[in-house]
Amino acid sequence: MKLATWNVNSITARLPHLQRWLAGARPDVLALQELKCPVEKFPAQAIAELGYTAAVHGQKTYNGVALLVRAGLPWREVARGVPEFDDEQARLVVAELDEPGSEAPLIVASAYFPNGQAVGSDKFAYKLGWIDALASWIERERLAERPFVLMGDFNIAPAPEDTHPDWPQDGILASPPERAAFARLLSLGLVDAFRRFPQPPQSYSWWDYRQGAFRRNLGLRIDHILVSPAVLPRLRACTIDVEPRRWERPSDHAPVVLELAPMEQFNAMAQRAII
DNA sequence: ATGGCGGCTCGCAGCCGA
Repeated sequence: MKLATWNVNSITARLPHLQRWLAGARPDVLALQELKCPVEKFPAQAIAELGYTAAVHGQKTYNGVALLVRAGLPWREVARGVPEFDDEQARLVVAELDEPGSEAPLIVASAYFPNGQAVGSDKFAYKLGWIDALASWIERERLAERPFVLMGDFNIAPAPEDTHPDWPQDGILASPPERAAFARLLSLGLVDAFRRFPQPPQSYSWWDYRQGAFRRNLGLRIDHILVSPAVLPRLRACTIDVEPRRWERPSDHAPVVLELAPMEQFNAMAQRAII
């Protein structure tokens, strides 16, 4: 079982990259952010031809999220937008997957956290309010006590090692209130899958288009996959695939990929552990 | 300090992203 998240910065502009990357990586689930596309213009046909079905929460120009699910894997959409949070902006879509051999469904979410623009701005307040509503929903639904994977563009670099050395640690994407909001998600029991494995130093998932930031590796790690404890024993690897960032006319984000042991193998292991 | 790049739009300039 392979899951991934990718902020594509316009699904229309990035469709060739999406096709190329999906054909090579073949994840079972891909969470997309920044579609910048209303649902009616979502390229469902091209996605279907690649062997994927999709849950889409879109809007014109800005935001927009989707979950692509490999054809043959049964799923249903369970939320579009943060439940009980009044929001004009399309930033969350949630689905349940029925994995073969699994008793409980795997809940997967594609989230596009607000950017926040500048610390102290109106958009910053909206960002913190949005994350608060997300965390409250996770708490209410007790998602941390169920098999749950929250993936997306969090627009938060959780720790100093998640920013290049010159990035201001009190500025947007790294500020104490944003890191506290991220920490609240962890305090619910969710775990940053990337940090469960040894990683190369200065691993980032986003690089500014300007000033040759990618070439100089002046990036941030702001795209994340958080998993609930129920999923933890299945973790096999979590990596950032920087390859598509090298392609022509790339997204400014790279995909983050999570590999889980297949449920059958996990059941067999659990069986042996009991014996 | 600014803008730099790239995507978007009732588009040729301005907004937004991070």
